[in-house]
Amino acid sequence: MNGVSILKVAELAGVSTATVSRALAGKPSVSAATRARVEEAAQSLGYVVSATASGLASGRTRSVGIMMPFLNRWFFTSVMSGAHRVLTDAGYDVTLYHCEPNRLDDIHGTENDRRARLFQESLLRRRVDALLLVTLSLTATERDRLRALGKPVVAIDRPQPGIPTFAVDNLTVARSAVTHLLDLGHRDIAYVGGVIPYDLDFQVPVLRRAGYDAAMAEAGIPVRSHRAHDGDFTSAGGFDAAMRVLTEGTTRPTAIFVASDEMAYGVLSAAAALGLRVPEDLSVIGVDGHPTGDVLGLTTIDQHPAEQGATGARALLGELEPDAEHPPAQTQLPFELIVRRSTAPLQTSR
Amino acid sequence: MNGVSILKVAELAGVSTATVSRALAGKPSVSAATRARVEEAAQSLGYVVSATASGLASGRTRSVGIMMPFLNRWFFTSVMSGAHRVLTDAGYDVTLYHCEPNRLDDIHGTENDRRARLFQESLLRRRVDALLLVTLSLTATERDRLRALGKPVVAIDRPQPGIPTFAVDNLTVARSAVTHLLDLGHRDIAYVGGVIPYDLDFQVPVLRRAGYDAAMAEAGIPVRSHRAHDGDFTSAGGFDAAMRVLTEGTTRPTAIFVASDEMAYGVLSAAAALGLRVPEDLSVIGVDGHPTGDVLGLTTIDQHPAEQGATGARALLGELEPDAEHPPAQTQLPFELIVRRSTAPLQTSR
DNA sequence: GTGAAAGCGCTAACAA
DNA sequence: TTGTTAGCGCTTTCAC
Repeated sequence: MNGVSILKVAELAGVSTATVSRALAGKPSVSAATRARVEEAAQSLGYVVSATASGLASGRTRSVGIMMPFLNRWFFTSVMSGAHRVLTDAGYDVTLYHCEPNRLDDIHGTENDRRARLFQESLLRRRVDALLLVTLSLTATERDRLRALGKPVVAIDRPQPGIPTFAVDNLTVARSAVTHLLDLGHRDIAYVGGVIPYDLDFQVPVLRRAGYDAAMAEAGIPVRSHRAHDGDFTSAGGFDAAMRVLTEGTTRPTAIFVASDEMAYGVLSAAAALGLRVPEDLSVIGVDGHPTGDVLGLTTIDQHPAEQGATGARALLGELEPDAEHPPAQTQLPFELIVRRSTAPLQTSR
Repeated sequence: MNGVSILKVAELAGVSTATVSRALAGKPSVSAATRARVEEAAQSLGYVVSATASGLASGRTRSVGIMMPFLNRWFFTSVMSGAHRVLTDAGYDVTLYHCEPNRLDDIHGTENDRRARLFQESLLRRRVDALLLVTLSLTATERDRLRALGKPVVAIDRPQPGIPTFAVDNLTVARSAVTHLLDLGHRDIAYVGGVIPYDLDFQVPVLRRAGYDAAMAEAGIPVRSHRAHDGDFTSAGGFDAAMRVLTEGTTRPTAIFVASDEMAYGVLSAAAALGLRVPEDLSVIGVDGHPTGDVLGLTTIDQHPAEQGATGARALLGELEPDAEHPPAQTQLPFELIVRRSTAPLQTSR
C-alpha cells in the first residue's frame, strides 16, 4: 500500500539510510561503488523518495508554484506549459494556484475571499520552494506576504516592484504593431484593447494602449476617442468593440490594432458581418501568436509565451541553487512581427 | 523565515499541540470554547499547518493531481479549470502532471522517457491523495501502476478499464451533430476528424467518427472514403483536411461535421479561401463549445468541459471521504447542440 | 566515505 | 474532552 522506504534500500545495499539519502541526492561524498550499489538497490525495489518526508526533513519540497489569473486562456496556459516542461525536467513538481483577478467594480476589496485565502493560507502551507507569477497584479500587502515567505519569486509579463520580471516590452510591441500599419500607409488606425473587466492595475492593456498612442503621436496623427474601444480579451468582446469602432462617426478607420489575437478574431468577424473585406477595406493586426491566427491569416506580434514561461522557470531554478547568481531585476524578452494576409497597403482608390 | 509552528499556537491557547491539531482539523472531540481559543490563537499568529509535516504524520497530503496530455489546449485546460475550482474550494491544492501522449509513430514504445518517469517516479513521490485523468489513454502497465498507488483515481472523457469515468457519450455527440445536418436536408456530408498524431489508443476521434458513420448509415447514405480526412485537432490541421475534402472528387459535400471547434475554425477558413459561402454553399458544425465559436457563428455541440472537470473533482472528493460511496463506474455527462449561423438548410437551387 | 542519532512539525493512538 | 507520547520517512550534523 505504501511505498518502499529508504530502510529497505539501505538493507539491500548494505549501507546506512544516511548513505542512501546521500547517494540518491547526488551528494559528492559517496564513493562510486557505493553509489552504484545504492542506485541498483533503489531501482530494483522501485524506491522513490517520499516527498513529504524529504520535504519535512530538508525544508525543500522540490516543487514550485505557478500562479495565474486565468487557468484556461491560451496565453496563460502557454506560459505555464513552457515553465512546466522546464521544471519537471529538472525534477520539480508543479502546483497550480489560481489567483483570481480583482475586478474593477470591487475596488474596495471587500470580496475575493478566494484570493485572500490564497495569500493567507495556501501559500503558507509551505508546499512549494518557489513561485512563478504569470501576469499578476499584486497589492503591496500581497507583495509583502510573498516576501515574508522567504522564497524565490519570479514574475512573467507584468513587472512587480521588488520581484525579478521577464516580459516583452509591451509598449514597444504595441508601437511595432501600429508602425507596421503606418508603414503600409494607414493613417486612420483604431485601437481595440481590453481594460474593462479585470484587475485594478492590469498593466498590459495600458502599455499596449500607450504604445498605440505613442506611435500615432510620432506619426503626427491625432487619436480621436471614438477610435479606441475595449474588448475584454475575449473574441466576443473584440467583436463588440469592433462593431462600435467600425460604425461610430462619419468615416471608418482603415486599420485596427487589436491588443490580443483572440479579440482580433472577433474583430475579423465584425468586419465580415459589416461586409468589409480584410485586408482590402480594413487591415487588422493582433498580438500574441495564437495558433488559430495562422489559418485565419491574422497578422500578429508573436511573443512566444511558452518561451517566456521556460525563461522564468530557468531563473527560478537558478535561484533555487544555493550559489547561483540572482536573475536581473527585469529582463526583456523578444517578440516577432508575423505578417499574414490581414494587413495590406492602404487602398488609395476608395 | 519559517512559518509559525503548532507549538506557539498551543502555548498561546494554553492547550497541547494535539488539541490544536484536532481543533484546526475540525475534529468533533473538541469543546466549543477550546476550539474558539485555538482558532483565535492560530489566527492571531498567522499559523497555517505545514503541508509536509501534516502529510508525513497523517499520510494525507490534501492535494490532488491532475494529469493531462496537453497543458495549453482549451478543452483540457477548461476541464482542469473546473476541477481546480472545486478542489481548492475544498481546501485541496492541485499538482499538475503532464502525461505526454504516445505518438503513433512511436508504436514500439521505445521513447517517451518523460511519460515513463511520470509513472515510475513522480507519482511514487506520494505528493497527492488522488488523481484526475483528463482524456488519457493508459497502457495496462500504467493502469497497474496507478492501481498500485492505492489512491482514488477518476477519469474524464476517456473511459479506462477499472477506473470510474465521467464523459459525454462521444458516439451520440457525433451522431447528434450529423443528425442536425441531415435534418437540414444535407446528404453529402463530409467528416473532418483527428486521429493522426497522437496516442496509440486515443478513443475520442474514433468514437466521433463512429457516430458519423452510424448516423449516415441510419440515413441510408454511403460514406465514401474521400469524404473523411484527419485534421490533428488544430486549426491548421482542420484547414488542410478541409482543403482536401472540398477539392477532391467531382462533387463537393454540402456540409462538414468537424470533430472539434478549433479544427472547425480551419474548415471555415478553407471554405473562405475557396470562395465558398457559409452556410449558403457549405454548412459546418463543430464540437466542444469553444468561446470563439460564438463570434464566428459556428454551430457546435457544447460539452461543458469545465463542468466535466468539476464533476470529476467532486467524485474524487467523495472518494477521499472515508465513508462515502464510490462513484459509479461510468457516468454520462450532458451536452448541448448550439445552433448558430454556420449551418442552414440545404440550398436546393445549386 | 560512512554510520549513529537527533530532529523536521505534525497526527493518532492510548491514557486519563 | 484533553494531554502524553510515539512515530511518520527522511536529511543532516557530528563522529569516526
